[in-house]
Amino acid sequence: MPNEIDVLDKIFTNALKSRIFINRDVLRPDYIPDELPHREEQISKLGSILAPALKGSKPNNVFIYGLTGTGKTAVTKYVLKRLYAKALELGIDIIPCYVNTRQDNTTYRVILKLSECVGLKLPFTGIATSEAYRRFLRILDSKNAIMIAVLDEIDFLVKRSGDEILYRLTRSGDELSTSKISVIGITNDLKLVEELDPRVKSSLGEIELVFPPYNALQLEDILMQRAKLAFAPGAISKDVLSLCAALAAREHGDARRALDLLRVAGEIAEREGAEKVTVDHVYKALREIEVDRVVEVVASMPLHTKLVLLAIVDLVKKNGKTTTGEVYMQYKNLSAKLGIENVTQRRVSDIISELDMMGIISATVISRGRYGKTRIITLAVPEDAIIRALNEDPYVSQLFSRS
DNA sequence: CGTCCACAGGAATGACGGGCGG
DNA sequence: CCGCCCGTCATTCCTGTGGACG
Repeated sequence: MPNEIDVLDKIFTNALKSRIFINRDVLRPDYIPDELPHREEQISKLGSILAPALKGSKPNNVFIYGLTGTGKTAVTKYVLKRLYAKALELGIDIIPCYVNTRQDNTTYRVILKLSECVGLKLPFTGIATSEAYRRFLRILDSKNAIMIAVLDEIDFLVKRSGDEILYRLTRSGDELSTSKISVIGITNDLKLVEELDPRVKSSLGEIELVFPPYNALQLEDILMQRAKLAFAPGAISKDVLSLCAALAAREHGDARRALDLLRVAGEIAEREGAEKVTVDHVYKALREIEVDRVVEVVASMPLHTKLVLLAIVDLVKKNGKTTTGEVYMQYKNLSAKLGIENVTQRRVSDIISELDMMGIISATVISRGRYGKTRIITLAVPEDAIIRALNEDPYVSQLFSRS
C-alpha cells in the first residue's frame, strides 16, 4: 500500500519538475501551426482557388489528394481559417464547414454536420435523409452565404455510402437561389477517383491539388519547427529529431506519424523522469504507439470479431499464416467452447475483410488452383499486442486462462 | 485445355435497438 | 404512444474466378 503512494508521488513530482515539455499540444495532430514548411505551393494554390469567395462568387470545387500525414488537412484548415478571418474583415458571409467522413461516414451524418455549420440542429436519427437535406438547403439558402464544405477522407464516405451526397452537393447550385456551396474533397486513396461517378468526378475534379509525401529532410524541418515550441531548451537533440523523421519517412513521409513519435517519446522521457529525450525513448515510443492503437481498435470490436481474430492468432502462431477455411473451423471451436452461437462463413469472410481494413491483419486473395481460391492471412501487428488487447475482453479472456 | 475447388464477394432481406415527429 | 426511419449485425442465396490437376 505505502508503495503505491510512493509510486504515485513519484509520478506527480516527476510531472511537476519535468523539464521536457513547455507545450506539448503543439505536437498533437489537430494543432495547426502558423507556418507549414514545404507546403507553400499548395497553400498559395488553394488560396487562389478559394479567393473568389471574398468577392461573393462561388469558388471552384477542389479535389485534394495525397497520402496520410502530407499536410492536406492542415493546409486546408489553415487556408480556411485565414479566408474566414479575411471574410469577417470584409463583411462577407462565408461558412466554412469541416467534416471528417471517417467518423461521419454516412450521407445522413454528413448532412447533419453541414447543418450544424449553418446553425441547424437536426435529430441524429429519426428523419429521412432526403428530408434532412431539404431542411439543410432551406436554411443555408436563407443565409445568403457561400459555404465551403470540406469533406475529409472521402474514401470512407464513398466506400460506405456511395457518392450520391457528393453529386448532390456539387450540383446544389440548381436548388439554391442565393447561397452557394463549394466542395473540397480530400482523400488519400488515389484509386478512389476512378470509382466515382463520372459526373461527380468532373465537377469535383474541376481543380486537383496533389500533396506529395515529405522526405526525411523536410520532416526534420517540420519537427524542428514544432520542437522549438514544444520542448524545453536542451530537452531535445538533433539526433532524436532525425530519428523520428527517418522512421516516419521510411513509412511514406507521414508527418503526423513523425510528430506522434516525437510527442510520445517525450512523454516516455517525462514519465521516466529523464532530463532529455533520447534515441532510446523514440524506439520505445514506436512500440507503444503500435500497442495502443491495437488495444484501442480491438476494444471496440464486437464479440464475434474478437473471436475471429483470436482464431487467426492461434493459427498464425502455429503455421505462420492461415486461410479463411481454417479460420472458420477454429472460430467455430472457440465459440463452441464459450457456448456461443456461431455466425456463418459468409459473415466471417466479411469480418476478415474488416480486420484487414483496420490493419490488424493482412489478407490477400490467392488462388491455389485445384485447391480453390482463398485468402492468405497473416498478422500485420505484433502478436502479443493483439493478445494483450483481446485479454481485456471478459469473455474472450476465458479462453486464455483455460489452457 | 477444360474442370472444378474453395472460397470471394454482391444482393436482398430481416431482426433489433434507438430516436424522432406528430 | 404509434409509425417511421436509421445504422448495425447477421442470414440466405447467389454468381464469379485463378489456376493446378487430370
